[in-house]
This record gives sequence, structure tokens and C-alpha cells, in this order.
Amino acid sequence: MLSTTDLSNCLRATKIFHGLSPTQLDTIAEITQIHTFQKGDLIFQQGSAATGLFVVKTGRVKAFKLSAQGKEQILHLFGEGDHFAEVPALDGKDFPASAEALQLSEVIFLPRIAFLELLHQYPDIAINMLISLSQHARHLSQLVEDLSFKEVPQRLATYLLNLSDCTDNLCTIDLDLSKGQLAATLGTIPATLSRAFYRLSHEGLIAIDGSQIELLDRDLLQKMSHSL
Amino acid sequence: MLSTTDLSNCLRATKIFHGLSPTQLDTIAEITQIHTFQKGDLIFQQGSAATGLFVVKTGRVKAFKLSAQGKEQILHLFGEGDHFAEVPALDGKDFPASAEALQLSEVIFLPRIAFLELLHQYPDIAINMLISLSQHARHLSQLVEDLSFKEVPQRLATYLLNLSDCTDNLCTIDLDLSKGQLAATLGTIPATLSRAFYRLSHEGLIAIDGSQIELLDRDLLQKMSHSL
DNA sequence: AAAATACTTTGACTTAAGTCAAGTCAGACT
DNA sequence: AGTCTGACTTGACTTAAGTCAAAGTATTTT
Repeated sequence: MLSTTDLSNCLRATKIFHGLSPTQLDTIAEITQIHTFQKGDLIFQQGSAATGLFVVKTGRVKAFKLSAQGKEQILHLFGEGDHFAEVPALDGKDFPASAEALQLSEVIFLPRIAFLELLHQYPDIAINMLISLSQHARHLSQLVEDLSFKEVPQRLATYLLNLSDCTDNLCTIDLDLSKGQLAATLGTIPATLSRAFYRLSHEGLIAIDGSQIELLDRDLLQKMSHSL
Repeated sequence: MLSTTDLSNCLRATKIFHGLSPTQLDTIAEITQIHTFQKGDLIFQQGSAATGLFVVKTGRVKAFKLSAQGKEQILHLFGEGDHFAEVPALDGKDFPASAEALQLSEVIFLPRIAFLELLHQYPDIAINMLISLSQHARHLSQLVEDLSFKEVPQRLATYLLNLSDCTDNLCTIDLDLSKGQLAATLGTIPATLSRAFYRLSHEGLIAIDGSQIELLDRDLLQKMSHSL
């Protein structure tokens, strides 16, 4: 069991409560709960009633949709300090997607009513929230663009380039997801992703060794990620 | 030219400034400008630098992306009282999409800096904004779901059912968009949409007469819109 | 280390949907 | 009325990507 002080230290490292005073953090710490999820545990399910806001303390969480035919589409990946389920927490309607822990994760939970009160009480939280919701929307509109305009090999090229931007000029990158989960992120299925990997490596753009991907030709990858 | 009083009356009817006092509205009215756009006029272009927030006074506006190959994907349709371009107005990064007037439209413009000041000054605006941004995100995640899981005839069935929900049990509906624009909304092209219309009418689910669509079998449409 | 389980790749097949071009239709303009 | 223009439809073709199942490769468990 975490003390309130420890918890308010966690809250400080969080996007949404960033910039609040220690006293404010303590107040918030008192109304939050911590839940632990094992890898694969469902945190909430698409279509069920809104409960509140979640903040990742440790671990990794995915937000995803599942089709009637069993196809998965990952919408977002959340890491430490990220919060999720803001949309249902704000509007009170059902969860638009499901959430699942990708690994052992500790998640801070803030009940909806308490969250809404905080929002009115501390305008800074509302502003932080606006920033992160707009990132969220930007990311979704990028996903729409990718799904609507790009073929799978292009989406893969885009993904690899984005990953390597983070790891900077190191041209060997390590996939942060299993290939199956990567397929679900890119809006396709493992078999198709596998062929896209083959195609990029066959054309000399990348070299694959398990989850290690070496980017051999950034310029061509860049070109591929934009047009066909 | 509109007087400040007239303008503040317009602002009252707006989602984002709803609930503010007349004095507050007057203050806001002084820093806004009104622009008139003809049908087909570009309001701003994807990729250009953020300028501010736009509010539809009259008319209709679409937010859309254009691929390198010339395919269009409509992200949102805005009507009177709706605001758009909140995301770049908030985060200051480039416009993620373009906006164009679908008909003669009057648009209220609020420069970014002034908008951000208002946000800090009047917490109610931030809250209104949060609500509408979450609708925005919900809509985008629905679009992702449709693009990732559904085939074009299913997307069309979903669209028609949603339209008829508004017009309620009146089972003849009038398309509010040209077929070309509807195709861009559903993430496809006119030729494919045309075949989807044919298929639904051939299967007896709808009857088509130009832009008048009669829904003949709601239950089957419902079924089609969900699974295959 | 062997066995079991899960993940990934490959192959053969099917199909939804894009491309391009030709035709049709309707409203706008002179 | 007649022609022009833009929107819509249809046809023939191509192709990306999904399906299903089998083979191959890891990873974990006992």
C-alpha cells in the first residue's frame, strides 16, 4: 500500500497533474486508487459505462477496438505518465474502445465525478487536459489518414521512421511491440504485415533480425512513407 | 459590417461561448473578425501554420485531407455554431487538415493568442472546449473503426441509418451531401460508392431517387451496418 | 532436454475496391 | 431549345490485402 505522499509524488510525474502545488497533489492523491494489472488483463471494455480517468503509473497499456470478425485495431499506446479514457470521463458516455495492459502495469484511477470536480476547481488541469486531448485528436486524424491513403508497406515504413526518430540516428531499432500487435496498430493482420516486412527487406530498405530492424535507406523509406 | 452587439449575439449561439455573460461576450466580440467564404473557398490548408480558432456563423464547412494521389478524406462536417481548428489553436502546430466552405459561409475568426488568453481567463470556455474536443475524438475513433473494420456498403448503411435517426422515423431521407462528397466522407471514391448504392438497392434495403433515399428495411440495414 | 504453447511466416486462393475510360444524365448558360 | 459542364454511373481490368491452413520458429513450462 502506497502512502498519500508517495502517491502525490507519482501524480507530479503525470501529464495531467503536472504543474500543480504539493498541497493540490495531496488532495488529489486522497481520491485516487491504484490498481495493478497483469499482462493481458482487460482494464475496461468498449461499450461499457464510463467510470473515470486512468493514469499509467508504471507499465504499458493499449487502447483498441475489436471487430465482430475478431480483427483488432489499436488506437493508442500509453506509457508512464500518460492518462487515458478522458473522453468517456468527460462526456459520461460509454467507453469508445477497450483497454488492456501490455505488461504488468500499475494504473491510478480517478472516479469520474471527482475528476469533473477537479476540473472545475483547478483550471490548470483543464488546460493540461486540452493539450493532451488535442494530441490525442491529432494522432487519430493521422491514423485516419494512414488507413485511408496508405498501403500496408507505406504504413510500416512510416512507423519505422517514427520509431527511429525517437532512437535518433541509431539506424538499428528494436520493435517495441510484437509483430501481431504491430499489425493491429497499423490496421492490418499478421500475415499481411509479414509480407510488408518481406517487401521492404527485399527492396533493400531494411534488414530484419527478429525484432531488430536495421534501416538501410532512410531516404527511400521516407519517399515510400509519403507517396506510393 | 456587423456591430459588436450583433456579433456578441452570434457568439451566444455558439457551442464554445455558450453560457457566458453578455459582458464577457462583448469582450470576445471585440477581438473576433468575420470572414465570408464562397462555396468551394479554401479556409486554410493542411500543413500551414496555426492561426487561430474558427466558428461557423452561417453555412457549412468541411475539414478534409487530400492524399498525394488526389484522394479526399473528409474528417468532419461543421454547421452553424460549430467551431473548428481547435487542435492547432491549442497546440500551435500545423493544421492537420484543410478546411473548405461547402456553401456560402460566414466564419468568425479568433486569433490564437487571444483564444489562449480567453481560455485562461474564462474556465467555462475551457470546459466547453473539453466537451467538444472529446466529441471530436469520439467521432474520429468511430471513423477509424469504420475504415478498419467495415466495407463500403456497411459504411453506407451506417451513414444512412445515422441520417435517418436525426430525421427520426421518416423513412425517406435526403442526402445532405453530393455523392462525391459522401464518398469522401465514407473513405472511398464515387465509383465505389455508386456500386454500394446499387448493392443496397438491389438487395431491397433502400430505394434511390437522386438524392432521395428511402429506407425499406431498417432491421436489415442495422444488421448490415454492424457485421458483414 | 523434451514437450507444449504461442508467435510468425509462407503458400494458394478469393475478393473488395481502386483505376481508367466511356457513357449517361441533369442542371446551367446563351 | 440546344449545347456545355460537371456529376454520376457503368464496364473491364488490376491489385492490395484478407482468409484459411500448414509449416516453421520461439519461448516457456515441466
